[in-house]
Amino acid sequence: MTASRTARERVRTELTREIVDIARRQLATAGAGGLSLRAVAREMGMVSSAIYRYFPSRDDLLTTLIIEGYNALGEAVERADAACPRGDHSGRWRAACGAVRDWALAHPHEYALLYGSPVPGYHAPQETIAARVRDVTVFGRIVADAHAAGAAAVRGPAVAPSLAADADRMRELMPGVPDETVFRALAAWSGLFGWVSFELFGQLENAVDERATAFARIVDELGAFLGL
Amino acid sequence: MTASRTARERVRTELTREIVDIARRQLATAGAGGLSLRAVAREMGMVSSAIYRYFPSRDDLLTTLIIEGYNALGEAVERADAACPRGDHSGRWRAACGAVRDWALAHPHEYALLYGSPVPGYHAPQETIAARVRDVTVFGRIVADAHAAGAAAVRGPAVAPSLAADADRMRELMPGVPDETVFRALAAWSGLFGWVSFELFGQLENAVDERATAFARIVDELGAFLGL
DNA sequence: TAAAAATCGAGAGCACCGCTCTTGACAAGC
DNA sequence: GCTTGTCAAGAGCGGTGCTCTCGATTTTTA
Repeated sequence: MTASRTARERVRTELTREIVDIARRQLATAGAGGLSLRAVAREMGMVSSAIYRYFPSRDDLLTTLIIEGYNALGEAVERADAACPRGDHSGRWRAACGAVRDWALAHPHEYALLYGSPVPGYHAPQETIAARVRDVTVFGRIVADAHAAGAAAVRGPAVAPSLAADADRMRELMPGVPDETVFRALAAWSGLFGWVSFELFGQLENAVDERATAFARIVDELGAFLGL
Repeated sequence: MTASRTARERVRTELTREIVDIARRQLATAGAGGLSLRAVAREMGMVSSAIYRYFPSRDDLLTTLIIEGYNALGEAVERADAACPRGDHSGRWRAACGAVRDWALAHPHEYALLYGSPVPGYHAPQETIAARVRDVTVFGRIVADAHAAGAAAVRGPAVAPSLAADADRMRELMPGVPDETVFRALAAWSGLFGWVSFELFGQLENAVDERATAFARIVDELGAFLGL
């Protein structure tokens, strides 16, 4: 019963899979706002209303795409980090940052879906928020490892007391790291995604041409900032 | 002729102005993708087709909104910077960064239009790219002034030779600043907008609660990074 | 094995969108 | 006063997300 699924169930998961794949392909060409259930149905040789048997609304399909996107990006970052020697913190930082940019350049519309402006009318459910931690976890581990090895020491004024709870929450991703380093890591992290977003969203047009080299320099700057 | 405009011309510029204002108000409530020419026309008591006498397409209306947005943000940053003593570089940096965040929080959808994912199907014309420099100019001036005063000195490896042209172009905004400082400034700049985008686009949900205090800390970190 | 229940695709339809084209009213300039 | 240019209005095209009904098919139950 549960092991050998009924034929209907099998074809259902197959069709669901196919819908998501087609939707992702359309996302890649038309962008998030251009994602059309009717177009997906057309490509599947279905009638538009039939899609609603599988996804009750366009937003639910979007949610699936977002979660799969976070996982794909997270996995890419994990792989890049794992390919480096554990003790080479700056190498891991560079590799992880490079993985973010590479993935973003390869899947620009998916990146926009994850880190760009929210799709109008779409309210992200809790599931997407949970899926988001995967890549951040890698960055946290790098910082934590570097700190444990004596690097990533931050001199500077103490963090405001009201930030203690936030720092504690962030520290779950980088155990043992003091508040000052936590916020410096956040600053570096936002620098990374800020730059990638700049590049993808056209902010570097007519400004920076040597994108790859400039990115490497920015990453090195941020890495040095982090004390790696 | 040119001085005392014809009644038709006067009512035309008035209506154009009204369309842009209503569009911006709708942008604020429905977001960029939710901007609808029909809805604008409805609110004006016009028929939808009449709008096309003033804006040949939805994209042209968007272009106007984007340019006005860049100018509004740029003006806010200019004002914040001008309110500080010229020699207080870290104060000016903090003020300018705060102006960006304040403006973004006050006009989230407009910020998304400027710095978020590009609107699907919309291709930004050159005019919008030109309008973009206004706030960046202020940041460049702060860095240049700080450097001239002996601050913002960067130690570190030389910038890759292939980045010379890009550095030169950026240096127009911060005269006299060496390559290393130029790219550090770019890193700080992307950290600022990265963080604001994180906050506005929901990336800090379930992560950072004390947004204002955390932002101040991030800005201080980036300012120290810049040597201000 | 036969009947009942659940599932599904198809189709029509609703209200909306951007955009185009035509038509008739009106004002500007000769 | 007449021509010319400008304008709002309206109908219409093809597209969207989404809902509802209907008939067919499959699964489950008796």
